[in-house]
Amino acid sequence: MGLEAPHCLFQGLLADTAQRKLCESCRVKGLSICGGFAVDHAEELAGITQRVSCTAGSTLFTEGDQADYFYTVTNGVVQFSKYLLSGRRQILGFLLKGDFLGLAVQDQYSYTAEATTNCNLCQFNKKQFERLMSTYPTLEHTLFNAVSNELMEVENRMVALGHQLAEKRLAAFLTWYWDRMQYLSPTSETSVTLPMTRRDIADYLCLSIEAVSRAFTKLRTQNIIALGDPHNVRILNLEKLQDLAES
Amino acid sequence: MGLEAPHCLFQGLLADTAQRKLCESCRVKGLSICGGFAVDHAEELAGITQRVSCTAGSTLFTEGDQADYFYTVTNGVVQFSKYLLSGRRQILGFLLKGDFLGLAVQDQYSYTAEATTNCNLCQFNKKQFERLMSTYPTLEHTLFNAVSNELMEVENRMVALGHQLAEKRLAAFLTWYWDRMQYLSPTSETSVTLPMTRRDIADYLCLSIEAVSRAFTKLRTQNIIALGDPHNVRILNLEKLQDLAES
DNA sequence: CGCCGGTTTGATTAAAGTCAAACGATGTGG
DNA sequence: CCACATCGTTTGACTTTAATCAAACCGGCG
Repeated sequence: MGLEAPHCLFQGLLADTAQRKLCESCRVKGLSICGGFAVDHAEELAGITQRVSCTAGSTLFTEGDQADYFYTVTNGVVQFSKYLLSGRRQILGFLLKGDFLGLAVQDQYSYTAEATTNCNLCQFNKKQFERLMSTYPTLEHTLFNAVSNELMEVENRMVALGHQLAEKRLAAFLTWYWDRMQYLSPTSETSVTLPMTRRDIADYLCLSIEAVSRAFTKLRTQNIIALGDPHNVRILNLEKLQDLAES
Repeated sequence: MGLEAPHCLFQGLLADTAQRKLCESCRVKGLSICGGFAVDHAEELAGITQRVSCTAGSTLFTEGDQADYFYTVTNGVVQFSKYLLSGRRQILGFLLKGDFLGLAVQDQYSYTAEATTNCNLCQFNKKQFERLMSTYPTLEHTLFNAVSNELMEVENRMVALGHQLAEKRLAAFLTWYWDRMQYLSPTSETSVTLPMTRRDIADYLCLSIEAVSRAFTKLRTQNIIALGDPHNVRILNLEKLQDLAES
């Protein structure tokens, strides 16, 4: 499912050569798993790749679905999350340009993936991707590193969620997002556009919407950030924000 | 370091043939990464393996140490954790017989590993192990699956820690430990011996010692468990305990 | 016996959740 | 063009949960 879902546009399988051209000129090559691999094996990778577009709010796949595809994000933001029996949602992560979607997946997806913004992805057939992995150990090695990094990040986040105040969790989230954005497109601008809602941030930080809102207000009254509209954050004191996040 | 640490007994490198015999007869083979691999490549694995003993409370390695070794636990319980600036500790996991220690490690260890009980481990030289991985992709594949599983588990645990009451977290911990023990040595006994202290459990569940103790009392007054001494838990109503853990 | 560490229990406090209301931007229909 | 409804956000009042501080308890050991 996922691609057949109402708001999800599926651009269809391109001819291999056309797809290869796309891969060759892809701007996220240096960021994603394709990077080192695609150089040597462009055709094989292009052969199992198709490009996919998703509109903000649409679902790529749902926890429990048959896991037929892996993805890399080429544009926009994707969130993946688990829903609890209580109806609560835990967002496990936000994926940006170059990130791989499909780690820690077995036969079924163990989480739901939704488009936070309109976004583009490269879709790989899982079976074919796995065949490619067993043929080219470098590819599996790359992915192995990706899982390892993800594991480290989740472990760090767990520590933060368990022991830090709302204000610090928000500070950590803002600096994380700021850093990622700076890495993807460096700028001297100090304002960040947060594509996600307060609810999304709350579900990511294990807080209520109200607690997130109050944390924003707290940072604002300390002149660490300024808020235009809720999605537009100006960082007035990056150092203080980072200190808060790390302490 | 680690092996030179005060309470850590190091049994020394065995002759390759002796080590191979040990590996061949090893009771955790079926559980650990050695399993499928050691059958075909016993000598290579034995060649980089040495057996290590650790007394309860001793430190195998500390976060930030040069990461020179990987391990598998052959006996006893090992915990790995991160220490915060505030002095607080977050235990990331307990490792039992067959578990691999050293996932998500780069040049330096990203966590501290301590012996919860007296324990035995197989120690692999990291560099040699990595060379073995690049020679035999099956080995990397096995480890890849291990990291993936670990990632899934941590993600599940994060959800629980973020949203569940102390009582439920404890119930989840007890059922997890019960299940693992049942898997390792099935028995019709309904009592579990917890090798870790209340502080350890607290640091694992992101709670205070007092909160853990109160959670135990709550389960006791509901006749779900009975406590002999603090380390001896009789499960009176497994179903209820599991329900509580899952809800 | 008294000390000591780990554990339990009690009283108080702090943080975040919940419920409720107000706010502000956006979009629709009269 | 304005009244109105809507959705996401903010703010306030109150409640719940677990942290903190403090004291009692218990078993082992010198």
